[in-house]
Amino acid sequence: MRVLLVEDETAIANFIAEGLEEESFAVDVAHNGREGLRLALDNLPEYDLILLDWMLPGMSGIEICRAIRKENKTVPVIFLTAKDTVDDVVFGLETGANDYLRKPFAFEELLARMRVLLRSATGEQNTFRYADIELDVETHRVTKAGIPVELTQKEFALLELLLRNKGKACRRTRIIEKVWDINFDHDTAVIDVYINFLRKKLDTPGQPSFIQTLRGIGYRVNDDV
Amino acid sequence: MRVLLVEDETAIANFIAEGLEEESFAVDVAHNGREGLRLALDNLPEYDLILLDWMLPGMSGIEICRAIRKENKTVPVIFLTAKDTVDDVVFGLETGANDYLRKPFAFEELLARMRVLLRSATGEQNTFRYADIELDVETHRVTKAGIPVELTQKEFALLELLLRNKGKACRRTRIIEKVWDINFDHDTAVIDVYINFLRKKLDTPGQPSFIQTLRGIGYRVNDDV
DNA sequence: GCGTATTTTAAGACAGCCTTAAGCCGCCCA
DNA sequence: TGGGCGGCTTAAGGCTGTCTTAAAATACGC
Repeated sequence: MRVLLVEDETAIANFIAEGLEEESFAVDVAHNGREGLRLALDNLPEYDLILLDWMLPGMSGIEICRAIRKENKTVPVIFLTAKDTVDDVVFGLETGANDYLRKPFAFEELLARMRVLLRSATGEQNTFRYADIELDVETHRVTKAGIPVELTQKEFALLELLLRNKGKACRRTRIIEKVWDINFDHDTAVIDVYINFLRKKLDTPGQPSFIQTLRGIGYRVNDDV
Repeated sequence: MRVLLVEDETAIANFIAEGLEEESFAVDVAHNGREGLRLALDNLPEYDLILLDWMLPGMSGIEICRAIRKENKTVPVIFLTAKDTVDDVVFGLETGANDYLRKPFAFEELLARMRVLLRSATGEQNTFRYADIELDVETHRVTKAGIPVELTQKEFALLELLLRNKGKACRRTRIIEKVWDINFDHDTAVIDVYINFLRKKLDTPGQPSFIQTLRGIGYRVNDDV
């Protein structure tokens, strides 16, 4: 799950970004409107959700939102607004946003609203299963045959991506972009290493790996179980 | 609401039983200690509250209470005692009971005290346990292996959060918000310090900590005990 | 207002994750 | 059949996040 956050106040930006990373989102942060717009337009298909500050130096969140909506009608957008700067009614009519929060807000609430939007966008699951392997997003826990398996953050995020896309091919570029962040070098073998970690921790010995390699493309967890 | 009443004097037993039935409680009556213990242990999960006479033929109420507490830490227990047979201080320490009444008592008073206990017992859970560690929200008390452990307010609040979410991952962001009521400040190590306090006070030496660290995410108390 | 208890900050030590790199293996194609 | 490309595997180092301790700041009770 990849999120774009456009927020100029560094403290708030860090807080939100770190909070989301604890939930195993990949977060890109832009500290001003111009940078935000560039990131948004360059990588629009990659983002599962976008958080926009309302008041931004250089270019307001509204303009960014309009630009996004020209390209993509569906990606959920949530505005973060300072108190009392927004007229609720006007807000609903004027922008293409899906929701907004007044600062200061409880992080829990942001998460809850994000989940609502992501649920309707991608289906409501937060537990995933393949054969005897189960992953629970909320408790951040993975079990194999009922026995807990400890995964690190990156391992967890990678497995989550694979299971969310069970049956579909996950291209290497897509994996890099969803699990690692925007600035990451695309010519890297980290994915291989982490696929290997997952296989070691979760494969059943003597059986073919639950992660199939698609040579030249990426990886896939099959659908048929 | 189902109540177990253990009382050897038939007149009193009937009086209480009928009174409670008028209040639409389901009442099981045992007329001696042995029968009371059997009923208690056979149907423990069914009872919402237990009334125990202090002096009973065959087996005292105290013994029954101890036996109950071995099985179930939470079900409210009220003692009914003849006047002047109990030293209040000793009572509080020695038994696992929640309250007691001196005979003769007004029926209304019994009802009132029962309601207090039932409200806190059924409204929301207010005792939590992990292995030999117990936390009681109402009395604000924590014990390890039955021995009281003094916790400060913050320590208590943190432990309560962890135990309320036993089995779930508690994200650092969530902890900061729930226990410290801080928004938008992620640059604090206060959580670590307090986790360390709890570990020092409550861990069993030579064993892994009862609080698991989830690197990059937060902490978790396991579910499986 | 003083002394004690609690909370918070800060800093160095430490551990474990992330990433890189290098060598190996196997598949594909000439 | 051999070369090359891509993926697998392993180990090691850097780095980030956590632990631990101590001391400062704050709250509390007398």
